[in-house]
Amino acid sequence: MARKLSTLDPQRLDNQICFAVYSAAHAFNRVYKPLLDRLSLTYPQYLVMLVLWERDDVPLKDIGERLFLDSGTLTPLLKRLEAAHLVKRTRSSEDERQVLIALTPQGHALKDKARSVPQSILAASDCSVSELVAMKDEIVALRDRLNAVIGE
Amino acid sequence: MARKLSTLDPQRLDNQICFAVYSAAHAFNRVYKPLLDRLSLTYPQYLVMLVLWERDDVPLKDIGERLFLDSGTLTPLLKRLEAAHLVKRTRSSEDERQVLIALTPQGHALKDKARSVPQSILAASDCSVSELVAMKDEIVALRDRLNAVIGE
DNA sequence: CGACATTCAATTGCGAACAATTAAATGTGA
DNA sequence: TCACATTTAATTGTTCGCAATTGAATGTCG
Repeated sequence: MARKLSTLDPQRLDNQICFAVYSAAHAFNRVYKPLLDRLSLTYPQYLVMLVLWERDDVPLKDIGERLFLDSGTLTPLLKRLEAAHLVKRTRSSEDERQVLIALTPQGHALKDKARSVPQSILAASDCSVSELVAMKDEIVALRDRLNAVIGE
Repeated sequence: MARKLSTLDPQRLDNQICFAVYSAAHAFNRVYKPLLDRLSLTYPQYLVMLVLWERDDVPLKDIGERLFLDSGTLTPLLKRLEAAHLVKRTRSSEDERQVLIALTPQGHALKDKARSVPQSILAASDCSVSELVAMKDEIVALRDRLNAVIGE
């Protein structure tokens, strides 16, 4: 029996889209690193700040749903952001189970300092905006199909 | 001064391809989890096994270049694979600095048990192979452009 | 040959990411 | 009302991922 050609072998690393996505995520992280170092943020912390810059004073749970992260990841991350004086964590008075995350003045102010980050990433991508938007939409659609499978 | 429309705001989370890639990587991870649990592998361990199933008895460094990972990540990971009797780690006799990674018989045998994994992922992707291949090639090209920027 | 730089793996420390569990607050139905 | 389930964050433990450092082996150049 002939062995499958490696260019078609589904078990071959370079034929797997998951590895493309996995390695691209790490490449993004490495490009972000020096940009975010100047803001003293890690990449996941930056994502949380992006959420909060859109809408402030939201429950931890909402941030988690937006970023697909749970409290096990977010609780310590938010404590670090609080230690850095970027957010405030307070129990909701209407529902004591919830923790509301609000930006501090420094947290708000950081948005301006972060304004150049997306352009730097765009430059590093070395790609037109329209191409990136098209790719982004395809990847998001794939992600949503994968997430749909997880919930059976 | 009018604020930019949110659909064009480069600082908006949902407009960023990096978040698409980041969240897709996690979605893949969650789909892989139950499949790899049956093999007692984590996803990064599975990637290492994919490399070794292609070519055996390779230096740790080569695995790292293939997966874009360094010894700080790979050394403990490979020790776990060795503890699971899937690989053997030996110092190269020609160059004592290198550690050669070889599959054990169990490590080789696992390839067959893992053969159904790519099909399951394909099914979860709910997408034609040709579309996936096209996306994969675009993502790999983007990743390579990003990595090119990192080395200045 | 011998000083020096380079290469490579291992180690340490920190920050994710997630499963599993715990505990408290809230909701629901008999 | 009261028993019970559900929701929510926090906690614990394991594994990645990477920066920075260490130490040993090898390469290079005077």
